[in-house]
Amino acid sequence: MRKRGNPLSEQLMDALEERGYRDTAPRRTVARAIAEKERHFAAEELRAQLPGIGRATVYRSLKILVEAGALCRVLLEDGNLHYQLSHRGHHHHLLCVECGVSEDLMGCDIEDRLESVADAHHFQVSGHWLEVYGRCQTCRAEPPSSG
Amino acid sequence: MRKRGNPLSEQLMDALEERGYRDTAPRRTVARAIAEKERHFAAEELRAQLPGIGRATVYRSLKILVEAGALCRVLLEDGNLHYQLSHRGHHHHLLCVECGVSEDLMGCDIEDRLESVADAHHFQVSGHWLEVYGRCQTCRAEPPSSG
DNA sequence: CCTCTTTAGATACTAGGTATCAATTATGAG
DNA sequence: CTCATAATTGATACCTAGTATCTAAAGAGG
Repeated sequence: MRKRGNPLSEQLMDALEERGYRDTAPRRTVARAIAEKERHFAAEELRAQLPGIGRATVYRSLKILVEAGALCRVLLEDGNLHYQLSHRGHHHHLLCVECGVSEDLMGCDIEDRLESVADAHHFQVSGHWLEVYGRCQTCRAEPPSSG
Repeated sequence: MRKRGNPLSEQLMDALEERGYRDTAPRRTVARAIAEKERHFAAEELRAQLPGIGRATVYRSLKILVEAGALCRVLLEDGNLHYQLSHRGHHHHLLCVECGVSEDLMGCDIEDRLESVADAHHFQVSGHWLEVYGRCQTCRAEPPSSG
């Protein structure tokens, strides 16, 4: 009588099984907790929500979920690293510095620009990391949250 | 009879003094060690080289040097954060994943592209973080370092 | 030289993450 | 279903990267 999580957590488990990882109770618990997140979250935040799961297991799960492409890491403006459900494939994030919402940037032409810029430096690009910070539509409509 | 470092370490100290920070022996020691670095380096690596300096002092020095714009933080492909002498002003890095060398990308038009892409998402860009990974000219000329 | 303020360094704590290893569990063969 | 094996777990310890706190020391200026 295995508790079925929502479809999202099933997706996470599927991503792991595709990679040959076993379907275990602790991983399901982690997957379910992640699936309920509506925002990017810190590793420690997730762990605190799962007192029954070992610390190493939580971190290991995060790691293999990132490797499997089901989760992605998000670098916040303050330097903290968060995790977020991923839509697979290479993409970037538009992060709202006010409310924390994030939107994915897919299929933009930034990689092309990088290629040409790097070319001028005789570099052969193999990858990149890009995060964009700003204010989302909703927060722009509201008065700035200043004192 | 204060030991004068090389011009680079003087620059670091100047950056601090401009900001109102005092000229102290520990900071000079840190500045000299940083000035000798030819590559980006980890905080702990620097600290290990300065056993006479307190841990907190090393980290504090790094922090204020970054704030003063004399150092910049570099995100490596593996997620580790390193530090590097900065040429001041906003710029990005081309990091060679093989030899670790880094070149600065200044005045490229990437920010403009970001603006327009973000605009399509109704985001107002306030900042961004970009690191580009690849192989430098030298490493490309050599056979790939595979087994 | 005295005072005031900053700084240093010790310590402890938070956070993220990895290595190790004995005990447990999932899975596939039979 | 049962067994054997390989993967996984969770405890522990350890490492890196920082920050907070606090007392003592040091710098700057009068």
